[in-house]
Amino acid sequence: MSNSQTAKAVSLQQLRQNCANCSLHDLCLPAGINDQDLDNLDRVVAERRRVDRGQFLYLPGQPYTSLFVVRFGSFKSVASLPDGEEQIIGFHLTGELLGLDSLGPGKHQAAAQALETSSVCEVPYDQLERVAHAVPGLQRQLLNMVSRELNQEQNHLVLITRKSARARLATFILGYARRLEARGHRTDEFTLSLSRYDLANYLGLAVETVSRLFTSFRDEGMLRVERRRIGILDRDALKRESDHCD
Amino acid sequence: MSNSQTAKAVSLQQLRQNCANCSLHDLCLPAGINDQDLDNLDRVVAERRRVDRGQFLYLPGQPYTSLFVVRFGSFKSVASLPDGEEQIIGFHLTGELLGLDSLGPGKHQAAAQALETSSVCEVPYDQLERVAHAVPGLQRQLLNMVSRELNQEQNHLVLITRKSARARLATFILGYARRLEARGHRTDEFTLSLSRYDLANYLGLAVETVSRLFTSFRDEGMLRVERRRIGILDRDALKRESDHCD
DNA sequence: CGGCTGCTTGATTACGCTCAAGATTAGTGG
DNA sequence: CCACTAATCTTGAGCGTAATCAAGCAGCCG
Repeated sequence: MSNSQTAKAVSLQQLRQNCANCSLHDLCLPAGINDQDLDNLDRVVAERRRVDRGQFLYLPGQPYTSLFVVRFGSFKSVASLPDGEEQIIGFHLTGELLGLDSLGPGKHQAAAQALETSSVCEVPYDQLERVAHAVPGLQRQLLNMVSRELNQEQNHLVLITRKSARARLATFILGYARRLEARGHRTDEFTLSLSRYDLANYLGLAVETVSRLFTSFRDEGMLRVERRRIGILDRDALKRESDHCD
Repeated sequence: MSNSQTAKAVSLQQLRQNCANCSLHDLCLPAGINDQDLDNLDRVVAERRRVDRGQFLYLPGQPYTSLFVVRFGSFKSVASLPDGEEQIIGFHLTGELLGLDSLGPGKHQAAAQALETSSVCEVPYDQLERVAHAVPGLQRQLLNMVSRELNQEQNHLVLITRKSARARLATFILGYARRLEARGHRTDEFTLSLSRYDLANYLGLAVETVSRLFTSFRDEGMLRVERRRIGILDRDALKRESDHCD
């Protein structure tokens, strides 16, 4: 009895102050919010939820009730096409928000699937809205993050429409490295959480093409490639490939 | 003197209550806002500004201070590429918001250029934020519209990555007609505000391809095509083309 | 009328897809 | 532990869609 009480106290304690102590502090919603307001936000975060590789966080059509933040791991956003195929419209690393596109329609537009063992913070949207109303900084930060998402989407659109297969992959690798860097990981050597299939789908290419490109880049001395383990050997060359329009 | 006073009074009167009387009421920011709050919003709308064909409403890099709503006419959003080329990432009809992607970064990410003689409402962002803080419905509506923009962007991404040139054009035509319909225009006959060049750019195709597709669709009896004047003859056939993946 | 821009049409080429098979790794159960 | 299967990835050959290159045509303006 006393045991369970203690456990409950600890868990409450964990729920509180977690945003303040979280390493994602700057990447996440709390960015630019003072300590007191942070506490308010903290109270709203309902749950930290674990999602195993391949599991869905939500499916299209489900009602949109919560906003999710990736605590660790990674997710892909997948849209289903009429012909049964799927299109990956985004993937999300630590600190990034999930499902902002569903905020307007009120129901999820895409599926969110974990690429590896992952964890998310779940923030019930109506409560977040309530807190945001009291905390202008949070409101602004929320808008900022949706806007940022819009920007990423636009950059990706330009990537797909204007760049060659080589440039697409090079851009992706560099962008991926940059995102890891912002999260404090080493940037010259990393493992992709995406399969070749997912990567190809995301870049609007065939799997075979992506595979061939990896071997090309390896043969040309730009990358070390060993399955999903990637090493960047010549960043400048990659940059050139990336900039190379058409 | 008395003359100028009268003029000023009239102009103030015009500025007030314009949102309430505006035909875009339902499409625009005021959607779902009660009369009193509407008056608050109304006070914030600084200016109705005319923009002639080819004129820029803003350029990339300029500070983002105001949100714009299209009152009539149409605009394209254009991103500049490193090689001097440009990519049209969106175009905006009556009632649609402009520059939501720049809300986060604080400076404009793309240029907005009028496709025809157009007019916009300018809403200074800091004032809008102030009003939105007092009016939860407005805050929500603002988020909804950014989210909707995100959705459109995603749909466009899927269009570009997964569909053939034929399907892209067919989808565009139908979508364009639907958007006109929502604005009370006839849907079987209309004129495109985009040039072939812009249309091709937006759809990620070459001008020649778009031109060829128009003649194909005409020859197959789906469209009437006369320069930018388009008539839809067989909506079902267009729909089939549009759905036809790959 | 000439000069300009926007659009159409034709011929050729190339980039990346499809189809097909093999190689490597991971997962599973006897 | 190894055999077996399934999944993931790589490599090769041929093809197709849409881009590119190159004129020619129509509308629009001074």
